[in-house]
Amino acid sequence: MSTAKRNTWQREAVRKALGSTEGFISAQALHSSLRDRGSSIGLATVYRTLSALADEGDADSLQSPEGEALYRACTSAGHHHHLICRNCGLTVEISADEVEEWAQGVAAANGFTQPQHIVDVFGLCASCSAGGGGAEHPIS
Amino acid sequence: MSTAKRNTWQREAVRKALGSTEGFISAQALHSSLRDRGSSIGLATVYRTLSALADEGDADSLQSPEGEALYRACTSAGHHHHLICRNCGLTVEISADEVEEWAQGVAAANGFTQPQHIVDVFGLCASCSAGGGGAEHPIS
DNA sequence: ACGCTTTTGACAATCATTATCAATAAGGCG
DNA sequence: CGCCTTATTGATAATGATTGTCAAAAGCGT
Ligand SMILES: [Zn+2]
Ligand SMILES: [Zn+2]
Ligand SMILES: [Zn+2]
Ligand SMILES: [Zn+2]
Repeated sequence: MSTAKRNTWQREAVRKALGSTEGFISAQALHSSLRDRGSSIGLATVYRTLSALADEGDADSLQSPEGEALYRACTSAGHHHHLICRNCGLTVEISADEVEEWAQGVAAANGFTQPQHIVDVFGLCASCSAGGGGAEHPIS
Repeated sequence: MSTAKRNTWQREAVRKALGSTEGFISAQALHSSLRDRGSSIGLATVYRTLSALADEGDADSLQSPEGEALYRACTSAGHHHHLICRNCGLTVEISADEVEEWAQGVAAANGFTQPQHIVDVFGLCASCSAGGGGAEHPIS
């Protein structure tokens, strides 16, 4: 009786749009995308919904090197990380037990408890690399 | 003859201020700190200088979870990462060849080039863990 | 000291994100 | 089905960090 979530077409629109997006996308870009498709959804709502989805664990979020918040529909339930093309946004989910253990270990070795970690790799995907840097088709 | 860097008291002021700071600090905060100490340095200059220092490898930078850029005087010369107490801000520099190789490897394995990576571990340091979470004194 | 360039700094301009708050619409209920 | 309560929306203003502008103020080699 506390969190009475209501079903709105806006929430569904964001879910669907996020789900049909390859790779990470910013709130701004997702809003533009929805508007282009004829939706009249508001920007603030997109921000709110994405934030909510992230909190509920239905979306992944990370900060781009430029400080923008990016979101992605979360497919694999468990904990994982990402390899992201900084040109076209192509994203590969990667699991790395190796890194998980390392993070745990280094935290413990220094007396730290409740360790969390941020691990993301950015680069240029094969296609974008092959383009010789020529084919510029920015994220989203 | 290309990069003719000049020595200005502003650059030195930022260097010194950054060096005498424990843990990470934002450009805004560093500017305030300098102003409080009587310096007349401009905000834009602090931003420029910090950015330059980071580029030169004389400072570390990372994005706080809130999306703010934080800087820290870099003691160990090479590439490294950080273990940060999310309660008191205590920071430990950590090197992790293991992770470096993993990042390179996973990028290469997926056809990605020019890999960059973000790797940071947040947790509670020994003191803050021992305090039972009582002593709350947020970062910076 | 001179002159060419870099650097500075006050201020405006951007840009992403959040806060407002009146208007809207979901859901429960009779 | 209508009504009422309340979560949600969205246009817009506000915020806050960062960057751009550009004339004035230093570096530095001569
Ligand atoms: Zn790509
Ligand atoms: Zn992990
Ligand atoms: Zn601590
Ligand atoms: Zn590294």
